[in-house]
Amino acid sequence: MNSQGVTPQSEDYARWYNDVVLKADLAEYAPTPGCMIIKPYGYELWEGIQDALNRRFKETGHRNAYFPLLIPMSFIQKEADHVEGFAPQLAVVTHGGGKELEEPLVIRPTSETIIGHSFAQWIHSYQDLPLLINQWANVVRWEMRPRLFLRTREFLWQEGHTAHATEAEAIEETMRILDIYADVAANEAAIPVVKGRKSNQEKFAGAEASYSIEGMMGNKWALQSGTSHHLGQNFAKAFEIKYLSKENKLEYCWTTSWGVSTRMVGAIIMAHGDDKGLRLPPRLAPIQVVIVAIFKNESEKETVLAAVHRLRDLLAAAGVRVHVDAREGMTPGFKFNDWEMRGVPLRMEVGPRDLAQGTVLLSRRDLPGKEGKEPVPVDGLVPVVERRLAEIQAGLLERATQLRDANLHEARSLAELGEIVADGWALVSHCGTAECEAKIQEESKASSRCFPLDLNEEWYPKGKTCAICGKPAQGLAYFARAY
RNA sequence: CGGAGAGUAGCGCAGCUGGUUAGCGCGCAGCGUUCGGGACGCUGAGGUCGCCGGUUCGAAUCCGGCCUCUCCGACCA
Repeated sequence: MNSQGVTPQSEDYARWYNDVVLKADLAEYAPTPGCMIIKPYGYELWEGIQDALNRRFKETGHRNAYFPLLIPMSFIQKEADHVEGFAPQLAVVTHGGGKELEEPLVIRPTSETIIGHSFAQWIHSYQDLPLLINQWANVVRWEMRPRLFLRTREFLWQEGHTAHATEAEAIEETMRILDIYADVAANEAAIPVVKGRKSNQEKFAGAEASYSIEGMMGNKWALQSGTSHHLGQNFAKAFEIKYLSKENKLEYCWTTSWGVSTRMVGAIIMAHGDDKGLRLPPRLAPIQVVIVAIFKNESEKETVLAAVHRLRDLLAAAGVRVHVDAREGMTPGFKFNDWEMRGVPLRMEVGPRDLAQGTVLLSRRDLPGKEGKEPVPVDGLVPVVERRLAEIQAGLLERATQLRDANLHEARSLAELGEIVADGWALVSHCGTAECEAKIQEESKASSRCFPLDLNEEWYPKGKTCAICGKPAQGLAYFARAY
């Protein structure tokens, strides 16, 4: 990373990503190994995601609650697959108050167990169902290879946990949440994700079925950006989550869990960013409009700043997130680059020249050079700004959708799959077995992303076989390089 | 945890076949000139040379161990 600009994507995509995170001031490395410090600008972006999700969760009847960070070791061990899946990643507290603990405490890698314990106490009757709980929390997983926002040992997320009377209701909930995730991705983050079912190998430890949203990043790699799990009665049985039915019969509940993490910030960076830095979707951008005040001397400064503050108040009153850059001692050109790095969707240049004409100069982050610039009369500015923000939001989604659709290709053999995943996603008729999946990964470095829901009307379609091994196909699956 | 690379000022780096007081560029502070696409001059602040140990009259420099970061694998939101 040089002092100005970032490593070009074409030169080294991974470096580009790191450069952008650091130079756009989203986060930095922490002194704690594998951990990151989320800086205010990055955290504000996360808050935007939180708001978008929270609103939808509450609209669908979920309530927020909070459970302990520390979980008794014995809890983790109650669900067999769950232990097996998470044991290697656990951070364990063995001492407290200067003494060795009777029972080690696990720092939660996820909270199915401790929440399941509470659910067992909270639920007695069918009238207590469905129970729809979400928590905003940090979790710890001892990852081997951390990457800013994409995989850190501690990360922030929301984890929803619900209990239902019937399997059908639990599945409905799992899908409802998957739809919410896809909606937030597309309509807030401007990332057109693929909704699909995870293979048996990729599913959550302890789930009956896992579903995910998969986004395509700028380098055509896939990023799992949210997951929704149908847990069947696995955790209900492990934690005795039972209810009395109308018929006075004691039944196990059906539960779900689902999560979106700060990884979504990484998705936004990689789905939209370019060689000038971040490009933020207006709906999530902490700053939607930055006003760069341009002046040469004291008298110009006075008139320009007065006008700038008036414009700021006007936009703020209309609900636009606006920031004034009146820093002195740096040239406008420097500031332009600076705000472009930070991905602010709209820049407004206001100087003596504009004021004389009764206009301001709007510049769009998503359109390069002159194409994205237009003088706009101060009268009637607000509706134009609102329209441009909406256009940028739509434009980013449109561009990301084109990128995705142009890079989805059907593969009829392992060789074809290998060629496709070098620069795209391969759709393949697939058996879904561990052996076949491992073989594909070995040959192509691509992993099974999901069986897309919209392309799999039925599972195990008659007569269809796996394009790789010839066994009966479970359905059509996407394979791609992934983070 | 396997393979590769790297840790010297906030960032990017030089110095490394041992030898005064550890440099350069950017950034930072002050002053002045600038200001519509990454300005310039002067002055200045800023360092346990990743950590521990060893060799030596003397270690950023040589040796050993450890830690951390980046990239590629295995693992994952």
